[in-house]
Amino acid sequence: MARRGDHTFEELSSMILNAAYEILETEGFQKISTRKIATKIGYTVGTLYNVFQNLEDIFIHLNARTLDSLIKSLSESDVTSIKSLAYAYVKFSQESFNAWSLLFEYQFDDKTQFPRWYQPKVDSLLGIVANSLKDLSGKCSPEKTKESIIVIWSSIHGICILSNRGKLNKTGASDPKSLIDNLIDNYLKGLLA
Amino acid sequence: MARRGDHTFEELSSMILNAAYEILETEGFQKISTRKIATKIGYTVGTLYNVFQNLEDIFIHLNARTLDSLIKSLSESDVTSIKSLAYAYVKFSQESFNAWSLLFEYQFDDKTQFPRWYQPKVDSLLGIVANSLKDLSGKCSPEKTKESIIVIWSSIHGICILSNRGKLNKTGASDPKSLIDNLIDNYLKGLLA
DNA sequence: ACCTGAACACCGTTCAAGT
DNA sequence: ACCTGAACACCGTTCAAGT
Repeated sequence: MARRGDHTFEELSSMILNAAYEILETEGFQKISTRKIATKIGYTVGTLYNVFQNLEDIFIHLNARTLDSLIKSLSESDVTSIKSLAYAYVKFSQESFNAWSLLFEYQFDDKTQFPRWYQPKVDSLLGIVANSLKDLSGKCSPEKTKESIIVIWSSIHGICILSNRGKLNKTGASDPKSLIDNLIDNYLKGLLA
Repeated sequence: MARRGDHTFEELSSMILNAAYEILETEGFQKISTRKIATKIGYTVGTLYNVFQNLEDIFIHLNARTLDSLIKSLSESDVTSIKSLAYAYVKFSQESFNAWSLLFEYQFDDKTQFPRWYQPKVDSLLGIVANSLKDLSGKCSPEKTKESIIVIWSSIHGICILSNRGKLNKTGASDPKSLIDNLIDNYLKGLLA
């Protein structure tokens, strides 16, 4: 066929990401391949490498999208309540299971450099959580507050993992909402006691 | 070369698992391949399929080993204290990072059937945790106790994930011990209040 | 400048053929 | 009965050659 010029760099970029995101959502990140993406958009594999560094680079851009929609989901809940944020987070992790999986479980190569725009997205996510806990800062030291935010966040994340996969409890899958209530109620009670 | 008979079925089985475990520990599960294992033990790939169903089957057996050594590690700590169990768990996840990763992060195919002997190992792991929290049963209902065990366990797991990878906090990696103290102290205080 | 097509170095899995 | 070797259907990545 040879050159096309049918699409600009930006068009190609979003065609690639759209195709990849489609495979991600329907089949999971394990099934994403450069060749499959290329076929979907009607180009050969080589073309992907004009737009992205490699497959991991594409994964990073997919994760950026997922972060954006996760932030959007959380923002649409009651951002003043840590519990409603946690519910929204669980809901997102269930509804966008494959995307969430790539975001939090894919192990990037240690050498992989993340682009500058990535970390701010993560920070704004943590900012939403921190904001819902700002009453703490009246009761605890700034260090304690910061640490507590990390504790709550990672605990909620742990509960998501546990309830989304059957890793440890093949039997008796507990309702994640109930686990989150249990966690947050008791933890905050202890912290503010 | 043709047939060897140099090794029994059981010998072959442990040769394969040893080779696979070696790759797992040094390079991570992503780098395990049937061809690499075969080369390491001096057989061709086909031989692996006389002993194991497929690569996932080998992974399950690797996870069984990891579960055993995790259980051993936890048993050697002060099993009456949830905090020392949590410390031991964090330590294990750091020292055996790649094995821990395969155990908790690899996504097996939904169709994959786990062998009968697998779940009892998981149960005995949870049993150790449950045992360290048995004072709770005096204070809470059995259901509440069970749920609280899951909450604590998954929260500790979440803290491990957070501190082992740089997923959310590229900046300011908190000491996991301090996070665990924070979690358990406050959570139990609230629960027993 | 952009894209192709073929190549390179890998995969997991199967199975007829050999001993 | 056990193992090989080749085949099949895939991978990610690179790059000379075409337009």
